[in-house]
Amino acid sequence: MDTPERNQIGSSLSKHEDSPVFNYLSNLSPIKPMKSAPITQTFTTLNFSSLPSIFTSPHVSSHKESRFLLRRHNTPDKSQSEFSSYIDVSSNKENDVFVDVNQLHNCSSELQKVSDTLDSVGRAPLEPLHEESDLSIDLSHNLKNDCGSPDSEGKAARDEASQSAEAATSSVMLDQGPSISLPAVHETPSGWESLISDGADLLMFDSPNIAAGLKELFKSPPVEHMGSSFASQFHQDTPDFLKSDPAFLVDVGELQNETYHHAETEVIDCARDDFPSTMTGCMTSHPSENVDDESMMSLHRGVRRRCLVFDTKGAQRKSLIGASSSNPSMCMNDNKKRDASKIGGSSALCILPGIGLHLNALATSGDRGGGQVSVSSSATTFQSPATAHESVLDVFSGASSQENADSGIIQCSEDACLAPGLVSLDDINQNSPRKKRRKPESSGDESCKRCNCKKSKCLKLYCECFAAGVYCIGTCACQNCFNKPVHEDTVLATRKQIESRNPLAFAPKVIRTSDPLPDIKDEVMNTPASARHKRGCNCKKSSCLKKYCECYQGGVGCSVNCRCESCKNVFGTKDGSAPVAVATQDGDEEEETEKVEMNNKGLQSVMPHNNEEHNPNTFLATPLRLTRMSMQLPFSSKGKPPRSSFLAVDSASGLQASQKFSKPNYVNPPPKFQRNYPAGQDETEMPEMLRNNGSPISAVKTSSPNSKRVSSPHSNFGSSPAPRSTRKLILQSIPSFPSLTQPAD
DNA sequence: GAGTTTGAAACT
DNA sequence: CAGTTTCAAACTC
Repeated sequence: MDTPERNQIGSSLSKHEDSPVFNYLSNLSPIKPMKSAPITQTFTTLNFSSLPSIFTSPHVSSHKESRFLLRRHNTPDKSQSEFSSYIDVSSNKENDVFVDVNQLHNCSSELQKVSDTLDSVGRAPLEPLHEESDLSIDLSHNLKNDCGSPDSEGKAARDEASQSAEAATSSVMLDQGPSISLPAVHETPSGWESLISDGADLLMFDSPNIAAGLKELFKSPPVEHMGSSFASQFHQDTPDFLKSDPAFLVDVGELQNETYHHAETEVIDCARDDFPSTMTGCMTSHPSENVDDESMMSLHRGVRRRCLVFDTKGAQRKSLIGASSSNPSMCMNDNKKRDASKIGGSSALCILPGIGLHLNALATSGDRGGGQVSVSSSATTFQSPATAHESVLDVFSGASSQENADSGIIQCSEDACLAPGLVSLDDINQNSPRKKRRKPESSGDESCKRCNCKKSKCLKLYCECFAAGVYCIGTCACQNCFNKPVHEDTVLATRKQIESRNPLAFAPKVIRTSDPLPDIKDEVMNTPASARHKRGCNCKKSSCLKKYCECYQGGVGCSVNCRCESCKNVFGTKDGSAPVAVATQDGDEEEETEKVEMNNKGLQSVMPHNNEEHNPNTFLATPLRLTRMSMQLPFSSKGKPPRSSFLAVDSASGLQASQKFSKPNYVNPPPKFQRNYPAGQDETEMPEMLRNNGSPISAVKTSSPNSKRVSSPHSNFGSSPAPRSTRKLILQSIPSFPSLTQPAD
């Protein structure tokens, strides 16, 4: 882990080459040139440039692995003709290998020794032995590539053992790749490739810490792993978290039970499939990245978008990255990297596209992709739970600082792209039931999509992006768009003009009406009621039951300010009828709420009923996520990705420090605004994970200095309206809705 | 994907 | 402020 070379996978590999074992083998083996050649090739070719292909399709990887397995079983031994068929199927390379194996096999005595050695080492359990043949094969492969010198004999055996151990180690590292046969690792470049790719995947999927652990394993001297069987070793060395992963377990189990005897490629494939494809996709986007910590970060790195600074004119452009934690900067997604996000994910990945600059946007972001408040840089994009926590903490802490609040810059990660990590993680944690569901919803651009303006040039409030205070990005389908950094001046000017006309034009549309600080409980229960659309809706035909209605869209009930007709807003009608969902909190209430919701056709499909369904948000341990969860619930599925809901949160956190509550509180708007969700749902919908101590959020809460205010999922995020402090803070923190500024990026 | 509906935003 | 037009999202097919 500590080696300087860790930075590059290639180096890591080279390390292996440099390892005592390798050196030793190299010295011993006459065929060293040949052996090393393949290996070398492997390492060299193993550039992560190749990763993309691998990552692009887990299935592909799986196949590769499958092949390896098959190969593993290839043996000169005729008794195993069945395997030969596989061999035939395999590529030329494999055939070549096979030949080599045969040659090696001729050195039966040597091989036998080796096999014995292996047995002693403990591989026997794993490889049920086709007697000599299997071992020989394995050894042969290893020898062939690594040291296979017939002359080496005892040395060869030792080497083999070492190799095996090493291979085992490698395999262990790979997680999903347990299926990777040890020999395979050494056999061909492709083998390495897949191995590495797998490892990379694993790393990607897991938190940096995990990655580190894996890397460590990888780096650890092969010898260290020799004493135990592969399986045992695997278990021992495998981080618990990996073990917990369903996919991982499957792989392991397979390995233990059948891997070596049967080409259980299917099983492996399945396991791999379970793995978040999205993650893979994300990784794909960073093919060139190396697999070290930094690389990991890079991999995780989402695309950073430009940030609109809503500051005053002098809007400063701040780079989110470092400041992200310290500065609530809003940023827009950078089109440049969108592809990456797309690649990864089509679906899930794009959970949190951009972040809205202005409060509305923040609030709004509901489905659309709203940005996250930077979860600190892109790095946070793929957040492992740990990372996410950190990010969250950073956000809160950062937000809390007055400075940040003043800056008014919120960084968003983009793409939903940006949140791939989160999603992915979520998927992982939850076994990704949701992944499938989400696909339809958020495939590709859909989730990342933004405005579709044709005539407004994206310089009017018609434009969601503009209204949200964010620049349009590539995912937008707008035409003749001026809402781009290039036209910053125009954007700012227009914005000012609009603000001059209506100072609150960019303010959150949903505000909290109650003044006094209600206790949390109250807030939770009355959230919808306490929050209202700033101007009220004017619906005539939608009965305030569709997203045409801003109140409904905002997740708040209609109020006296509304001029709607036939108001049936489930969050509360203007006549004061208790919002079905809102008023109550007990279980019955919840049910009723759901019923109501269900009745609402539009909602029905969308309304999450359980953690799984709610997934994208659910996983988010980050405050941001929580916020969104609570707010955009109703629209999660159909709604576009939240654009920027985090701002509010972020702001809130930042604002929390402030103690002024005189002004009306702007409620964190839900998806479009920040959506508040029915209290009943709130409680119900809240993922257990959030409630649990173990949840990232909890962690955050606890750890957060401001824990009282910031964290309670229930109180703050869970309850629809952001905590009072939050709301008020938002306004204060974000002075006059800052003007747009070109993002630092 | 195209067309329709809807209601906010913009305009008069 | 009211009425009308414009606009783009939401929705439907």
